[in-house]
Formats: sequence, structure tokens, C-alpha cells
Amino acid sequence: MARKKAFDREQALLKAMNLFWEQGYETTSTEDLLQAMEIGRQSMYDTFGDKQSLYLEAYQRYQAEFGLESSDTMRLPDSPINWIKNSFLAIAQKSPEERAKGCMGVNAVVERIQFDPEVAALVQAGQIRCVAMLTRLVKAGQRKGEMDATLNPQQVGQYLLSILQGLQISAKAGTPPEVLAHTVELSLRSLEPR
Amino acid sequence: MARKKAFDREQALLKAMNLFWEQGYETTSTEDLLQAMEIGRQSMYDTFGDKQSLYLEAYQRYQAEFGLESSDTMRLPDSPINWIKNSFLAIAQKSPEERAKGCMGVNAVVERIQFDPEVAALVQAGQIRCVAMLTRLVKAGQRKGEMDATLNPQQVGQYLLSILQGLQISAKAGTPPEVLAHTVELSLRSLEPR
DNA sequence: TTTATTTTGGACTGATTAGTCAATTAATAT
DNA sequence: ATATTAATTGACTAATCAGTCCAAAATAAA
Repeated sequence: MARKKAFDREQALLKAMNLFWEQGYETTSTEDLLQAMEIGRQSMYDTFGDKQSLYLEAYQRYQAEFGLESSDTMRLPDSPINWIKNSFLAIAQKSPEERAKGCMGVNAVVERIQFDPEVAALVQAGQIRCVAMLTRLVKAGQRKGEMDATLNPQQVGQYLLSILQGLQISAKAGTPPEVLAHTVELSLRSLEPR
Repeated sequence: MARKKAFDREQALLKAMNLFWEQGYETTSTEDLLQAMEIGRQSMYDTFGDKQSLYLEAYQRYQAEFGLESSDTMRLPDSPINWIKNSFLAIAQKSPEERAKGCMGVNAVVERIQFDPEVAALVQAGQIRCVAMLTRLVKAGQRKGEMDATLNPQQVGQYLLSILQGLQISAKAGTPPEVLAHTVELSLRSLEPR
């Protein structure tokens, strides 16, 4: 009946996500987006609504793809403490360019949470999932005797999320990998059995 | 010889600082600034240069007034560990409005560091002073036997800065004070002697 | 091929942006 | 008092912003 889209919606969305992630919301113009997505203006508005909607969708895609919460239903690792440690170290060891992008969630907290209630809701939901995931790991770690079993797993989950966010800011601010590695080390000392 | 300024430069700068702190750089228009500062457009440009210069000066004022590094030469507290703990808890216990503003330094990392080399330099300098200050406290705490003396003070200083940044993000994201208090508690467990 | 329907590209809009200009006002040193 | 110099005011500019309109192009079903 009608013409097919000449572009791949998925691919365009990922391009938009990366641009928002890299540059932030306000500093990314619709023109920038069109260039990165390699589509026309009308196609963008037809397909994604407006700039805000596109950002929301991009951020949701980020959560699903890059958020720690994505591994929600994953099978528990053999050593939860090492899994956490390696996940945290992975942030420290990213390329300088990747580290400069930071975490899109943290970026959203700083630049969008107060201006967009929908972003605020997505952030909160993401953090809840993230804490749940970490809490699950902590419980497992405690069962295995890797972590202090007297600690409240939920509180530790929250703590680990905070650590993660601090790491993301430090990484974005340019703190070198070795320094961040020591920070990770110290962060996890709190969990050790004694 | 000539007319005097009809406004107080210092007061105007503080107003600008608060607006940038609250709203961020991009989302604060020069018009917004003029209204908050209660001065005319030309007065603003004559006195502060342009928007970017005004922001830089506002951020420096923030560092001097609110940054942890401001207490650079302060006398060491009787109990360094408690001093740190209370400083961290103070963030958790701020009013919701204050918590929503976050830390202007963290905000600057997310929204300005990649676009303004001068901001980047100020951020780095501030972090170095902040870590130095924390390191000093850690050394003192170790001397007093409050903290594990086998730890590298510099690394702990870096760690504490990261914690601080994570707290600021969590606070801004709306994590309630009691939850943040537990996070502070856990953060400092790493430093305990054993 | 024709018709129906959608995508597409480019011109366009009104609002807002940061920053400038110039005329007016006012205070101080002489 | 007057000349000098700076502060203030409001109108103005050129650029950019997000978003719209519309005609042309393209494709699938008839």
C-alpha cells in the first residue's frame, strides 16, 4: 500500500542515544541529531515525536542495553564479590573517550531530572532495579561466605549503587584508571567478613 | 570622577552562582540571570564579561564557599573520622530543595567539563585540594588509631572524594536521608582498624 | 498502469538565544 | 557649577532553536 521507511528505526535510535549520551540533552540540537541519525527532519518528527520523546526513548534503550539492571534475571555468578569487583573495575578500565561519556543515567540525574518528570520516573525505576540486582548479589555473596553476613543486603545494595555513581563521576572527571582501581578496592573492603 | 555602581557586585555574583547551581549552565538564560541578579543587561556584561566568564567566577565562588577544600588550612578536628562522618551525613540531612541542587562541582563535571577547558581546570584543581584535605584527615585519623594505619592515606582520600560524589548524585536523585545515612555508615567501615 | 498512502526533503515559522549599541543619567573631581 | 567619566536603560541584531507545512517522490495493492 505505501512506501517503506528508507532508514532503520533501531539504528537511528542508537545513533541518537549515543549523541545524547555524549553531549547531553540541551547541548544536542535537533540538527545535530538529524546529522547523526542520517535521516530527514520530518522523518525524525514522524517516527519519534519530538526531541523530548526521542530522548526518553534513547534513555530507555540505554537502560536496557547498558544499565546494570539489565542483567536482572541473570544467573547468579559463582563469585558474586568478584563479579561486582570486575563490573566496577570495568568502568575504570574503559577507554578515555568512553570514560568521558560517563553514565547516561548519572548524566540524566544532573541535567534532566528536575526538568522532566518522565526522566525522573525512569531514573527512579532504573535505580530500584539496579539496587534489587545488587541486593540479590549481596545475599548470594553472604551465603557463600564472601561477604559479611551481618550486613543488611538492601543497605549494601544501595551503598554499591552510590559507589557506582561516584565512580562514574570520577571517571568522567578524568581520574586515572589505577586510582579508580584503588577506590574500587577500598569500596569493597566494607563488605569483607570479619 | 564618575558614577558608582548602583548594585553590589558580590551580591549579584552570589545570585548568579545560586541560579547556575540550581538550574545548570545551558538552561539558565542571560535573561534569567539579569532577573535574579536584579541588574541591567549592560551592567552584567560590563561587570562580568560574558555568560561563560560569569559562570566561571560563580563556580570559583562556589568552590571557595561550599567546597570541602575551603577548609584547607583548618585546624585538625579532635576526631577526624567523626568529622568526616558528620560532613557526609550533613549532605544526607539537607532539605529536599538543597539536596535537589546537588553539588555544583559534580554538576559542572557532567554538564560543562567537556565543553569548557577552563571549567575542567577548575574542577581538577578543586578535586586535588579536596583529596589533599581528606588525605590530611586520614593521616590524622590513623595517628589517633581511629583508622586502619595500613591503608595508603592518599588512596583513602581519593576514595572518600568518590564516595562524596556518589552521595551527591544519590541525594540529587531523591534517595531519602535515612538510606543515605546507611550508605555513609558502610562507606566508612572500610577505614576501620582491624 | 493506476490509485492510495506514506516517506521524504527543503523551505519556512515564530520564539529565544547571547551579545551589542547608543542615548541618557548620574556622580565626582576640579 | 561644570566638565569628565562611568553606569544604566532599552532597543536592537544576527544566529540558532524546536517544530511545522507542503509538495514531490516512492512504493505497494488494485
